[in-house]
Amino acid sequence: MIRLFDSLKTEVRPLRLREPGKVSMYVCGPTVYGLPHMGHGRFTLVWDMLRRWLTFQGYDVNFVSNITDIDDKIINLAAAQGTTESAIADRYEQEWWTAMAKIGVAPPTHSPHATDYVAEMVTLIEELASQDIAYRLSDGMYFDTSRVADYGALAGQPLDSLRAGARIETVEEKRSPLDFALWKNAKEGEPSWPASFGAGRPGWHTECVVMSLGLLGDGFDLHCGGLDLKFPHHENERAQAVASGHPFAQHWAHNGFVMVDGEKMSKSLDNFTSLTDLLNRTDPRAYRLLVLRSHYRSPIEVSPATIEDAERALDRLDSLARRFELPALAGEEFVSAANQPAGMLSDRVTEYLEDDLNSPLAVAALFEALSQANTLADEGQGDEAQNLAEAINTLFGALGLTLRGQSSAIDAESAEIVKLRDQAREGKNWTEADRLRDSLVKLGWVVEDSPTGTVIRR
RNA sequence: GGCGGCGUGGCCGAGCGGUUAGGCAGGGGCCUGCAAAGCCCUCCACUCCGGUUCGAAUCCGGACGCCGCCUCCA
Repeated sequence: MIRLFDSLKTEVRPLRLREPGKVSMYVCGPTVYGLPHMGHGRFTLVWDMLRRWLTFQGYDVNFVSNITDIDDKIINLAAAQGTTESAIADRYEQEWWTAMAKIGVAPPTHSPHATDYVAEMVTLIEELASQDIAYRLSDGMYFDTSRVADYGALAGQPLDSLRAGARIETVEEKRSPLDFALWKNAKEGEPSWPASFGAGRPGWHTECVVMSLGLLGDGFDLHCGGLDLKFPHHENERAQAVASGHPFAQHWAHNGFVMVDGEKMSKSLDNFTSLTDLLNRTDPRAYRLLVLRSHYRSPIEVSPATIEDAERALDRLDSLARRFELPALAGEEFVSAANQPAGMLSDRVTEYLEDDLNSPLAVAALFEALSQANTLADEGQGDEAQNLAEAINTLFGALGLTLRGQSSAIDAESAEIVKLRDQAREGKNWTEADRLRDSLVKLGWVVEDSPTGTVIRR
């Protein structure tokens, strides 16, 4: 079984499964109040890779990732635009799924919406309140963090230092500055749900704990998310589960940040890049390759240069697919366990990935194999080369990266020019042949001469 | 202030005591009417100063620089 760094135990350890052969994993999804950004792209790609790999290994993966469709930011945006919260949430959820499809992230097994689980959230808060773990203040319900013995375990810091660092509180009557809102009382004109402790809406931390436990059950296997969610979001999810007597995630995994010019990408620094925009401008596979080529816990530098680098590397992969006529795999489809190739390459890739998801080493091994396959083919060992190329294709496919050997359909006009150019070349009329090549290039084709004549592709 | 992480060749990015990481770019070659694409080969490293060791990018100590979390955040 794969070994992963566990943020709670701060060590790499095997992922243990509640049920043999079945993986239950939860990934904190987006709050839909804007276009997805590069950070969203990274976390979805990283956990999609893990999910695909586990599926490829024959595990039955129950992958839950939520949509947070009620939140202060959604409310504020709706007010600013004079529209409803649900209109905002719907619109950006659409954008989200469009981007996910484009980048080849497979849809979750379940993608719960926070607003569909409010009743369960109310029940949880009532339960906590009955034990005085949740308490009421003027603006809502709060969680008493002192009631969880190991609160701060995920943060990896002593409680004192967390308390010392806490900013000036707006709600001064909280029992501790660390206590967090479970429920926010309804305000004029804002969406709200009824509750015994007063109409209002749930706090973010309560949403995720209810949805994850609700769909995956007590003691599910793995909880994933961006490093910035570790504290306080994940800490607070865990606190609520522990306090209400539910064993929570047995393993925690966090991915690193997207960096721009050496700094964490964030809206406040105005170095924010929209994923939607990137996917419209570049080959969507480039970002996946970029993510695969760095370790999931390391920061990655995203810039036009690193994306272009990946696009060129992709060219080489595609040319392998062309040379060996490999089928296009992956996309929204999984490469199934039944297709696992035998051999040393597969063993190496497996070994690397099982060691805390070392995809950079796995990709390096695949590129080495690419050279090897080409060399074998050059030396006339066609069958061996073909087998190796197919293994490379399958293994990249298992990680969600599709190799594309097929060129796009050729229109009648271009086909005619190709025909004319081949005639010109046959007659050794190089001037005319070059002129026709130029016109094909202007139409956006890459023009190559082959033993059978002009070959064009895009 | 507290806690944690990082500093690798032109760029990205692995590495966890001894072996070529890998990719992109650069250089050379093959192929080609010329190209393009592709293939093959190849130059270029480990922030600095001490220490441990037969041997350190890798371990220890120190210096400098950078980043993150502690606050909404993937």
